[in-house]
Amino acid sequence: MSPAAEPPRSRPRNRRGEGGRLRAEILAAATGLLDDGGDPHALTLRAIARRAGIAAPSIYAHFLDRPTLLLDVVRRAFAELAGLLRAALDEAGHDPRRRLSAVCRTYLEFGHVHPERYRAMFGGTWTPAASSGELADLGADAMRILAGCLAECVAAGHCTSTDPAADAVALWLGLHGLAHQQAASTSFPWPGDIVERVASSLSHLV
Amino acid sequence: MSPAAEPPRSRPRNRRGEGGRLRAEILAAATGLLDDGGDPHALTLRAIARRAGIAAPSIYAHFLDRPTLLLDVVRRAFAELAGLLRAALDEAGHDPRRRLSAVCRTYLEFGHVHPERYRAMFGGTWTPAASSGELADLGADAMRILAGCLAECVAAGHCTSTDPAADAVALWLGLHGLAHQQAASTSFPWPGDIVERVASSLSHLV
DNA sequence: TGTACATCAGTGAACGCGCGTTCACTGATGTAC
DNA sequence: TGTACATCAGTGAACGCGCGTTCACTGATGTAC
Repeated sequence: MSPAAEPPRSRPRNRRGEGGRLRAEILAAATGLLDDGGDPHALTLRAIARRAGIAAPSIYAHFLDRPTLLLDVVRRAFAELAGLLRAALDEAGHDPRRRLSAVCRTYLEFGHVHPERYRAMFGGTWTPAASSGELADLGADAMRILAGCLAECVAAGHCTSTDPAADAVALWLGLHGLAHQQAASTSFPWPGDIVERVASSLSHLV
Repeated sequence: MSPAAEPPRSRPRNRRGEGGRLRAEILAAATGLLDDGGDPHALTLRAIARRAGIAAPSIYAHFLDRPTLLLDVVRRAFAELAGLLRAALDEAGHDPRRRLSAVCRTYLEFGHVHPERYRAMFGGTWTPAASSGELADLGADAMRILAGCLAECVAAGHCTSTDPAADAVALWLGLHGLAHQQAASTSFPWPGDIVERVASSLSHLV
């Protein structure tokens, strides 16, 4: 016997003039579905509506259609990641090595805590409404932060890279491979020091 | 106006006793759908049947259900990748550096030529019928080949790695990140030498 | 050599389902007079 | 202060679709006698 369906969660309607709040609730519901382990195909309008406690057609007051909604979900995820990376930088102080390390660890932690969100962000061709140019832009934000850290290390003489921008891409690819594999399989036989092994090789730290 | 539907492709039925041939045709049709850019969700039994020129229920004579079929598609893809890597090794001769380089290049080429197949293999939680243990096993084959190459380089004194098995994982993660990003976005602003940049850093070659 | 029959390879119609989206609507609430 | 009304926030029913899977079947073909 399947568990009883959730009661229809009597959600109070927003006050007049505040209908816009529902937009944020819808995005939060969709993100919640991802974080509960659904892949992007599980983000159906009906599932999102169920989770938000509304009727599916209510979504159309706030989003043009499903692809537009999914694109906004991804945009929000990128913004959150960039925010976390910047917060990690602020907290790490001024030592360039500490800053680089903090960014790498925060990046991987995001992928580890939100595997399906990570996959939705970087998964690729399922791309909903976006021009691929726009998605590339979104990802470039994290890349810039990484490149900045590497450049700081070079300036401080901690790093032998002669082309920090290119090496930032290489470093990011290593982190990306790790994050993706983390997201894909929880039971991969990692060496215990794999993060440092990847990050330090690619960072050319002295 | 949409293009006319394909004619129903009058496929000759197999001769008596040769019904098993259809199994291979079904797997080939599914693989073909992936290579034409569909993601694993596009591998519906009906789409596969259309492509193979048969009726959808005919699939059930050869596969228990959809997850079982998809698992076989992935298994075949892993076997093909391993075969390509071994062929590249054979062709590369005896120089350990050449052999390592050949394996890395062949690996990335597979991901580049068959992006959706690559994503289906390593994509993760969409995992159909398989125990995650079995999928890990499938991937381990490529990993062993890589680890072998790295060990050869160490033995020949071309490589400073003190833990070739762990560094093979790190190297694979770099290749994996590259392959995945290749598969996700055709228009990423790669530095021109990104492959060497990633592979040589992670290989610790002298 | 002829024929009945078992088997094989595969089909067509149908089922119940969840989906995105459209449509006409309801009922509460703020506002103009 | 009272009331008619416009607007807002959201709903419920329905559409056509493609899906996985089940079922009873068809027609060709090899084989036993």
